[in-house]
Amino acid sequence: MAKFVEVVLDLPLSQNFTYGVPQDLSETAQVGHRAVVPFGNREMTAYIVSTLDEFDAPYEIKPIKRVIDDTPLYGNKTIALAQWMSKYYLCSTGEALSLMIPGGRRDSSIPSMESEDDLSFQRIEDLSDEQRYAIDTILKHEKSMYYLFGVTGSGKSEVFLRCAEDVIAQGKSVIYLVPEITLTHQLARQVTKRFEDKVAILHSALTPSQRLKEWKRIAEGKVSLAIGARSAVFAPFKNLGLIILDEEHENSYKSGNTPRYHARQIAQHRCQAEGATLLMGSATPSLEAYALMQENKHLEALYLRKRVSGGVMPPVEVVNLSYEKSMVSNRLQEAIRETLAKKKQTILFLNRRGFSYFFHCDSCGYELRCPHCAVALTYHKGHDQMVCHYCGYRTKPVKVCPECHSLDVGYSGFGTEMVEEQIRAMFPTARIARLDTDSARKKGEIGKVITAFRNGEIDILLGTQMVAKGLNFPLVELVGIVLADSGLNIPDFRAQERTFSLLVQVSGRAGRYNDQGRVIIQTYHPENPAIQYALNADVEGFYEQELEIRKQTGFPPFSRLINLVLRGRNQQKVEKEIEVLTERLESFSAKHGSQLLCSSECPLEKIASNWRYHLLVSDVTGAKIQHLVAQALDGYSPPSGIYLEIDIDPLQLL
DNA sequence: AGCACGCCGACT
DNA sequence: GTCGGCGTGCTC
Repeated sequence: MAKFVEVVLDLPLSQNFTYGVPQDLSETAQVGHRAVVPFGNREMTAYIVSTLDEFDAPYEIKPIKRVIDDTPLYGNKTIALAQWMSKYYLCSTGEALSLMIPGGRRDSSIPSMESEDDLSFQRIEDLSDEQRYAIDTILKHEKSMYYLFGVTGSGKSEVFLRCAEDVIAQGKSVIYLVPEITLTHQLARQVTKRFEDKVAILHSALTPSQRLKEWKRIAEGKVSLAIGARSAVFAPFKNLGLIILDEEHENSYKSGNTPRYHARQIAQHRCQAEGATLLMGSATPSLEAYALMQENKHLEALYLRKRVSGGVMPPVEVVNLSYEKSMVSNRLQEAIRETLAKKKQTILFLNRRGFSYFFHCDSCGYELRCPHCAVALTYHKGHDQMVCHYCGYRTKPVKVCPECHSLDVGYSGFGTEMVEEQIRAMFPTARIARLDTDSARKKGEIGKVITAFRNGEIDILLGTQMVAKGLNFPLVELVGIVLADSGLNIPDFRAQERTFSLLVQVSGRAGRYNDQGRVIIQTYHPENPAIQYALNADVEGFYEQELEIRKQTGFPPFSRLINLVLRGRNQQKVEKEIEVLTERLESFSAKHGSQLLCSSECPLEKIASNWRYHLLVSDVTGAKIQHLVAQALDGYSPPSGIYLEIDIDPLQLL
């Protein structure tokens, strides 16, 4: 009978705390259970990570108040995973454990979108040769990771489900991860039909208590397959055989809250630790995954080049906006008019909302880019300079476009509102709706717009990326990408990758149900590689040249990044503190001869009256950058009113 | 992260 | 004279 327990708490504290166990609680005070403990002058939920029979403390030991669970909520593997996470993501074990269970911490997610019946989900009896080969190879499990590299409609889902069936037949369990937005009723129904009551569906619509119930069903071995978004990667199976990661490139696999984990990273670690296979898939892999495929050491690529349903890719046209007076080109206007006349629907995409701080020539579309980092420069009002927030390069803002010598330059971007206005003016009788993150915030708003659109009550739907995922509307004939470059303007080394991915995904979807479908891409840069390669459907060509750029500029996958973010009410204080932090890391780096490169040249941004300054740390040796940063940060804590957030392998740098 | 304790500025 | 800013340190 344990007399003492060591616990961790959901606080940014690395240490364990030891509590006494009253006689009547010794039965249930076991590893993996939660307990309520007195902590300072308040009560907290504690996670028991070990038990002790004897403990000689130099301080007074408090007893635990009560035990919450009667069966263990966390197994040894889960606790080990949390301990690994604390080292990888520089968080506490308690924070990691608390984020795994629902209700422990909010895991903010966008309300899910309904989608049209997906015909490709009907069970396919006759597999293609490519599918057969993929399934055979995966089930041999000679490598630890496989990647299904194939266009939309090439039958990836069928391969996923067959592999899952086989692994379950072997008596092992499967985790099936999908981006939040893809977890529709159709997918759930399909999976439930195939695996019957052996499925746990971790939908975002579940209440915390429902999710906890599902978690317990999994832990008790009552189900063999769990399907869900990001956090489902923690599903506590004891005999994990396979993790499926669909749409691997999706950014929603990375958590927005601390610890900012990436489901792919967690999946990779779990599979390695538990001897399971990791199976990923996408038509447009992340560059990290692509690089691993090229290595062909741990990750093997399996190609699905043919569309099983035989749908045709829609014709894609490019319009050069440089010669246009309006954001809606004559060509696009004409196409919309034709579509309206046929009583069909149009979807217009805008990558970005709001405005930007980036230099832009309205005549030729020229943008100022950093000569070292190949990212857009950011205009800093304070110093009246163009700054690269990756390397600190700075230059005078220009008054005349260096490319075409036009005086028509500025720092304004444009948003959905502006395009909406223009479209309304052009087509006063058309029924137009807008769908972006702003409208998504209102609960039920998405569903309302989507339903209206599906019922044909809307002619033109204007939206951001979020619409791209649920594009399965039979009446849609025209897809217009209003400004393909808008994603390229942002100062992010992944801008090309994201743009390319979006263009390929959109083009791939448009031809799925409708032979009349067509795509119009508007851009100031028809020659841009992301656009050209997407246009020619040359996926691998794009990756090869993008990898070369990453190599030259030293960005991932050729380096590792950590973003340290300081935020606080007082701008001067945060600004001063980021200098202190930068100095600390630079001197550590110099002293230890490590390869840490720091840059605090970041666009300051005010979010909810909080000023944010970033310090980007990179390490070209890449190996264990977080160990170095952890050492450099040892003993550091920001002054009161300032908060430090650590983002390991950041995706979003703004 | 909270929360207490402790020390200097402008306010009923 | 005190209310309240935030810097520092602790929580088993």
